[in-house]
Amino acid sequence: MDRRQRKTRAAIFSAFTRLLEKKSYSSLTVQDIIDEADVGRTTFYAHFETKDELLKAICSDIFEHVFSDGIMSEDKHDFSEHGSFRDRLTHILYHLQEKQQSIRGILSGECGEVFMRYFKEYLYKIFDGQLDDKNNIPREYLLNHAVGSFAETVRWWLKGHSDYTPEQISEFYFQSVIV
Amino acid sequence: MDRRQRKTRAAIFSAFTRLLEKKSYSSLTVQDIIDEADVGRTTFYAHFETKDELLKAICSDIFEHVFSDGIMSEDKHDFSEHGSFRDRLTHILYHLQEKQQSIRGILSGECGEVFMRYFKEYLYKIFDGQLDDKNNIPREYLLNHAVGSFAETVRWWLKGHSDYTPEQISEFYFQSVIV
DNA sequence: TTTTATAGCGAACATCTTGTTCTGTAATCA
DNA sequence: TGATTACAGAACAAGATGTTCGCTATAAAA
Repeated sequence: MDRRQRKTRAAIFSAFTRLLEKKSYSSLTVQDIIDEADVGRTTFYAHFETKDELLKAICSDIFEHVFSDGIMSEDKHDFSEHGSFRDRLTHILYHLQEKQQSIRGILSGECGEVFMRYFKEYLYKIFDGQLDDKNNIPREYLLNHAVGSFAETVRWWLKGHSDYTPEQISEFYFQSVIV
Repeated sequence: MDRRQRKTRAAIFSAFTRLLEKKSYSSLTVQDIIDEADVGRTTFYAHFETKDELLKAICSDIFEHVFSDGIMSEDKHDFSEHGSFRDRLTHILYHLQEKQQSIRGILSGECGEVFMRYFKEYLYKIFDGQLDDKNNIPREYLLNHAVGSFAETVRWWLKGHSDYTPEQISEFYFQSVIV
């Protein structure tokens, strides 16, 4: 990738997350973004088809970081790199914490929905092999419940309660839900 | 309220929910809505300032129905009308089921976020008096967890798994979460 | 029923946003 | 150095927004 492209992309990403802390996603125009990023109109559209695509690109960027390493392993008893399932979730929380600056703006507003949907897709893969069968509760329900409440926990944590440590958060989570 | 106003409002509501099953909220224009509802442009803006306000109005409408009666009582041991806490949640699920037609479109898409936020605000009030203190888990966390996972449960139920009965859903819920 | 008030219609409008196209310039990579 | 490609800037049409106007039709009050 050309250095100019990398710079432009970074400038747009940065401008976008900065703007999201001041204005709502829907009221944000492409004009606002290119003004803040100080790039030409043509340049923006050379990189992203629409504002929505830009949002998706940023989310992909974040999750590529958060779910890097061998974190996606589905083996229930794979203690090789990240230890237990709980350790793996804690590890994810650490990665989210690092990206908190970018995430906070995205999370507060309508576009939080997009972020959460992406996030849950990744979580589904991670949780899938981890659930024990419970009598009379459909596996599908359990999976949705575990993923949904973990995602909501993260949202709660990152917007307003980030004084808790990743370890504390996963402690709370595992005490509140039947996994 | 004038009968003409009621009719117009209903026509717009109906058109809006119908359109949301076909197109995404963000790609939906005021023009689309007034075409589908067959009302004049002026009329739309006489009723709603923006598309967002329309969405909020519909949500208010729905929740006014869902949380009607004495359902909002905060008394933990108020068995007067709806029985136990669990019965009260089941009752809410019944009301949601009745409005399912309108809700489904709203829930699938970006505007699901708006619906869920509203929904959770109501749920907070209902759950607030119901939680027992758990050692080492902040009450704030517990509340967010219980509300978040119930809301996610409802979303899961209404879009794609509505073959389960309200009783079954609250059964699943109470078996999965520590309330 | 008649009167009065007001909701709705349709057209026109200025304004803003979008997404595209063009030409010239400057940075990058080989 | 030379070929390539990203970017800037301006201009553009198409479409959406939100408001204004005068006129009609409907509803509520007398």
